[in-house]
Amino acid sequence: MSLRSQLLKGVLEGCILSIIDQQPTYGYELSIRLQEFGLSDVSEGSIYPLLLRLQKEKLIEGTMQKSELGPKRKYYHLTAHGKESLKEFMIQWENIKRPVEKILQKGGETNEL
Amino acid sequence: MSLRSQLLKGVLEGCILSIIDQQPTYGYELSIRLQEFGLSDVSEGSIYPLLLRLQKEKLIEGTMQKSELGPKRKYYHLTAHGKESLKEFMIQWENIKRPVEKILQKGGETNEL
DNA sequence: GGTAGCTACTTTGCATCGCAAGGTAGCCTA
DNA sequence: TAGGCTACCTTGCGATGCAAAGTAGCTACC
Repeated sequence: MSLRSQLLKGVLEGCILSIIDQQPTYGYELSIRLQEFGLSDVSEGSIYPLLLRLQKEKLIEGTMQKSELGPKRKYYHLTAHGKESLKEFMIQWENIKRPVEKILQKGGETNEL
Repeated sequence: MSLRSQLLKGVLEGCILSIIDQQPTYGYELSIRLQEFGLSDVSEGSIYPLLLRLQKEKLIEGTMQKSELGPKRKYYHLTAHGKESLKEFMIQWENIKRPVEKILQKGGETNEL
């Protein structure tokens, strides 16, 4: 398993909750949206199991809707529980990101000396 | 396992490499340094296995040195391989952090509307 | 000399999540 | 009818943080 996979642990969930929060969407499109944001190569093999888990945990709800082309799409939206979870994620992300940035910055400075 | 533990996967390694890069240090003190940077409650149960793994992978080297009080300390410094690994980590961290910030920012904006 | 308290290191099994890769199936067009 | 595309699903694996118990050295005090 690569470093990137490790770094995405826990993070992917927050990103997906956030994207769904912006606008209800379906699994296939989530991959596209993540790519647009700069998170490339997040495969369906990551997204669908995660979506089903979030649904099981009642953070999101899905409804099947007809598609213009191809099969039906499962549109997801956040539940109240999901919105809370997203808030908690943002807090935890900040609590991790901030010290990490400090640590890496100091390291960078050292290298520049 | 908590969200914080998940978010630390992969991240802890980079932080520890960076702190050691700044100045050689020993296991026990790493916990203190992490705390100073704002990463509290990272226990020895996380740090020591990680140090031994990094040593096994030849990213760091350790030397036992006398301590003013208490038992000897195992001081670690980065190897050339470790410095490369740290650089790679910083790249990967940026490649993850940037899109995540974008995604979370959009989500925040939505909430503020 | 022995003991308590502190420093310092070690170990092991568990829980969790990203993901590869194969699968099913609906819809449109030629 | 079949091919190609869209869309969803499943399963087992690999890797890492960590709790919690452990060992042991050193100092200071009685």
